[in-house]
Amino acid sequence: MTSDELAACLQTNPVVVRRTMAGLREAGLVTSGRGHGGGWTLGRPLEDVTMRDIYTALGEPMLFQMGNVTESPGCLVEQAVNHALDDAFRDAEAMLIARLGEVTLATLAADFKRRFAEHRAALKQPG
Amino acid sequence: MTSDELAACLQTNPVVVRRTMAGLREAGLVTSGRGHGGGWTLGRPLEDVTMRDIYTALGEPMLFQMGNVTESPGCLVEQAVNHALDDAFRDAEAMLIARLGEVTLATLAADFKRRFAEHRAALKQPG
DNA sequence: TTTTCATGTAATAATAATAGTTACGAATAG
DNA sequence: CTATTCGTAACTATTATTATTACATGAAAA
Repeated sequence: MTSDELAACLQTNPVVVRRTMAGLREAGLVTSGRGHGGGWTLGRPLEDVTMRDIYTALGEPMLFQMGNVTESPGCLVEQAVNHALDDAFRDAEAMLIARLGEVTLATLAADFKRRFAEHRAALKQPG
Repeated sequence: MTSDELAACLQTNPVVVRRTMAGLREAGLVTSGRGHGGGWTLGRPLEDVTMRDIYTALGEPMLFQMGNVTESPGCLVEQAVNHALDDAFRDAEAMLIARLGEVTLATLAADFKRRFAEHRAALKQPG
């Protein structure tokens, strides 16, 4: 698919698509081609790409809203709070990331397929 | 302490302090008084206030950066992704909140006291 | 009772983070 | 050579958060 097509599907801008996909390309999850017949192609089979791969490819963005805002705060209260909560956040993050590793694009594709079939069946119903 | 004093400590604006503290007051974690000698007071002993109490008092703000942006998306792909990750997020959130419940203000106060003593000792060192 | 101090709150402004847009260069197939 | 299509920089727009201003309300002290 081209960036324009993807942008239409995602209801966003082609440049935004390229920016995001760039990360996935660098990680080898997709490939891109220019010119006629160009666009984006999967770089690996669906079974071999997990949500974790994507998370990593996108630069491991913060998962939590409340990261430690200040890395090494001078404020002793802030230090105490950070110290008390650091482990909890680290553990929760590790758990989430592990779960991301269990979901492949194949998982999603299968679920999508099921939903799509349901969707079509519903449209055929009278009414 | 008054909102002005707290704002100075937190390097923010008194009105911002009042806005935030309002939530804590409604939950009974603090009390406020107007006029002469007014300001903010703890509503309970330090041992009886957990980070979870505060989280709740502040309206249980989103802990994750990626909530399900659309509640019931029409997009079937989005539905599949949400379905695959909902449990993971819910579990991680439950775990975090449980941990918040284990940390009391007394915990933080004790740690702060230790850090403060260290801080003062460091200042007394030659150099 | 008047003055002073403090919170309560609405309305507005400023800031920062994110997303979207424009523009143009580079590569590629026909 | 031309029509595409990505790559990317620069800029604009939008949104969410935070900060500020302004003023009303309440309470203690003079």
